[in-house]
Amino acid sequence: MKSNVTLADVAAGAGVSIATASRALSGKPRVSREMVDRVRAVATELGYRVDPIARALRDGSSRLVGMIVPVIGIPFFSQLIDAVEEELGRAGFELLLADSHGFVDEEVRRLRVLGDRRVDGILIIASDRTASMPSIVNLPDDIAVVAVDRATDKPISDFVGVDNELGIELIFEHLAEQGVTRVGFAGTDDATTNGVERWQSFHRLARRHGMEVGATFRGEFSLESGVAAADHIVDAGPLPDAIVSGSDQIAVGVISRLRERGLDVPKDVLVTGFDGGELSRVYWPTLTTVVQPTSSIAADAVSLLMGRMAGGTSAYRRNRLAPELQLGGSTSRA
Amino acid sequence: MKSNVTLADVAAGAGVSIATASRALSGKPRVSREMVDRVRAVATELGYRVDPIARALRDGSSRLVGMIVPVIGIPFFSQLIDAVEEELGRAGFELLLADSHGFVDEEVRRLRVLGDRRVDGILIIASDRTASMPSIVNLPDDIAVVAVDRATDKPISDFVGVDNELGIELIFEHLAEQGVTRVGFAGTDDATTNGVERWQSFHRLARRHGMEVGATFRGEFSLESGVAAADHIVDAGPLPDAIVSGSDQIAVGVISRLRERGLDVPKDVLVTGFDGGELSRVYWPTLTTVVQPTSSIAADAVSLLMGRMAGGTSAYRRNRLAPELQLGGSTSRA
DNA sequence: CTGAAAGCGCTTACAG
DNA sequence: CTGAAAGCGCTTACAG
Repeated sequence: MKSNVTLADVAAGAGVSIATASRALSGKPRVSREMVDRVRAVATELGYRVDPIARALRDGSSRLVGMIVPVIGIPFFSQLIDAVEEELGRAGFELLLADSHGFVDEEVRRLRVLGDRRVDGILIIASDRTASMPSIVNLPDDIAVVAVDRATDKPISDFVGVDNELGIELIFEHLAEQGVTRVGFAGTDDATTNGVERWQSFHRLARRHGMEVGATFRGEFSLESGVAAADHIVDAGPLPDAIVSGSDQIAVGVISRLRERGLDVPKDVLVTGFDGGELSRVYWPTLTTVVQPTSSIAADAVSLLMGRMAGGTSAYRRNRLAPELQLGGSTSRA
Repeated sequence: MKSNVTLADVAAGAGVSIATASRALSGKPRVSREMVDRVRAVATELGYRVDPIARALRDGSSRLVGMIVPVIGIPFFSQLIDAVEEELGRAGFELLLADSHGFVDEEVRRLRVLGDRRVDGILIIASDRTASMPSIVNLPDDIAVVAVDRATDKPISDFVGVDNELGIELIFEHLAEQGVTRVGFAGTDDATTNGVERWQSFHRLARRHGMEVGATFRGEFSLESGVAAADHIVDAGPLPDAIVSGSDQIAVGVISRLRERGLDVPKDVLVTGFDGGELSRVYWPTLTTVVQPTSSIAADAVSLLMGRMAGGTSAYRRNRLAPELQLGGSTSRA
C-alpha cells in the first residue's frame, strides 16, 4: 500500500489550486463555504492526510514534543512517560523519547538532536540540577521547555513536580503518631533537587517534631542504594525507630537487606518510601509512602508546555503538586 | 540561541556551491580531497548540522523509528523500550514512542500517524495477534516492520520474542524436582501469542511430566488478574501443589491474594512467574521465574529492522530467544 | 474568494 | 571534479 495522496491530488480532484485546497483543509478564513465542502469531500475520498514533514519544513513546527529522562525503565519515570504520552496524544502531539542515562553529556547530545528535529517543545527530567542548566539555556529560542520532576538550581524554565516538603511532612506526622523519636535517612545525593529537598525537609521536620537524627545515607535512586543504606545504618550502631527513604525503590532495598541481616520491618524498625508506585502496594510488607500525583504532574507539564508553545511569556513557574500519604505495613506496629 | 546555520551558509563560507558542500559533507565519491577538508572545516566552525526535516522531505527517510506498545508503564514493556532506545541510539535513529492502550483501533490510529511521519521502521508489540494484522499489512511498503514480544497469527513481518515453550519447560523441570504432581494455571487469554503459547505449553508439559491439571484461570497480564486467579483457584477446591503464572505481575497478584486468604507461599502452594523483572527479585518471597532475554530481544529486533530498512527481502523470520530460569523463594520448600 | 509563485533546506540526476 | 536546477509537499504573503 502506498500513502502517496498529495495536496496536488486533492486540488486536481476538486478542480482548484493547491493554495485553495490548502486553505480549505486547514480551515483558513477566506474560502467559500462550498469550496470548503468540495475540497473536504475529495480529501476524504482520496484518504488524504497532510504530510507532517513538509509542513514542518515550511512552518518550522513539527507537532513533536521531545522528552528526556534519566532512565526509561525506572518505574516512576515510565509511569510519568506513560501519562505524558497520553496527554500529548490528546493535544495532537507525538512523543520523541530519549534516555540520558543520567549523564549530562548524553543529555546535551540528546537535547541537540531534539532541537535539530525541530520539536516544538521539550519535557526534561534533568540529570543534574546544576550541570544540566547550560544545555537547556542554549536550546533554540523557539523551543519551549518544561522541567519535570526535578527542578534546576535557577529558574530557567517552567517546572512541575511534587511538593517534597509536604511529602516528608506527611511522613513525619505519621511517624510521630507511631511514637517514633529517633529517625534514620536513606536518600539521595545533591545531584537533584529532589535529593536536596527531601534531605533538607527530613532534617527540618525531625527538628520540628523533636526527633533525634540517627545514621543517614545518601546515594542514588536505586534498590542497590537502599541495600547500601541499610548496611550503613545497621553498622552505625543502635537502630533508629524509623528509616525515612527517598524513594520506594530505596525503601525496598532497605527492607530486603534488613531482612537478610535478620531484622524485621516493621517490628524492629519502621521504613517509609516515596513515590507510591505499584511496587509500594505489592511489596511485603506494603509500604507507607508518599504518593506522587503522577497524572497531574504530566497534565500540568504538558499544559505549561502548550502555553509556552503558544507564545506565553509569563514569568517561569514552579508548580509543586501536593502528594498524599499512603499507609502500609512497613510502619504499622500493630 | 538560534540554530540557523544552513548548508548555504557553509557553501558560502567555503566558497563553493551548495551541491558541492552537500557532497563533501555526506562523503559522496566525486569530490576532491581538499574540497572535502575545506567544507568540513567550515561546517565544524559554523556548527552546522544537517536539517533532518529537509532531508526527510527530500529523501523520504526520517531516521526515525516508531514503536507501539500496549502500555508504556508496564515494567516488562518499559524495560524493552529502554533497551530498544539504547540500540536505536547506537544505530543513529530516534525513537517515536506511542501507546495503544491495548486497543486495536488506537493502534491503527497510531500506526497511521507513524506512517505519515515517514518513520523508516516500526517496532510493534501487537495488541491482538489477529486483529492487529490488517493495519500492519496496510502500512506503506517502504516502512519496515518488526513485531516484538508478541507475534501475529500469520507471518506478516519479522518477529523476535522469547521462547515460551522452553520457558515453561524450565519451570516444569524445576517443579518436577520439587515433587509437584498437581498444577494450576494463572495466565492470560488468547489475545496474544504469549497467552496462547504459555497456555498450550503448560498443558503439554503437564502431560509430559505426568502431572494432573487442577484449576486454571486466564485473564490479562496484570496484578488484578493474578488476584482473580487466586480466588478462582482457591474456590475451585483442593489447592494444587503449584500455580504456574503467565507473568511476574500475575504471580505477585496470586501470592498477595493467597496471603490475604491465609495461605502461604511456598508452604501451602508453590507459585512461579514469567519475565524476570526487578519485581521478581525484590518481592517477598522472591519469585522462581523465567527470565526474558530483554536486551537480546531488543538488539535482535533493531538489527532485523535495520536489515529490512536496508532493503533485505528474505523470508520473514520468527526468532525465539532462549530464556533462563531464576530460582526464588516462591518454590523453595526448604 | 481564488491562483501563481516563492521558499522552507536538502540531495541528486543532469550538464559541463 | 563542480555547479545550476529541479523537486520533495506544504503554507502564505502577494496579486487579482
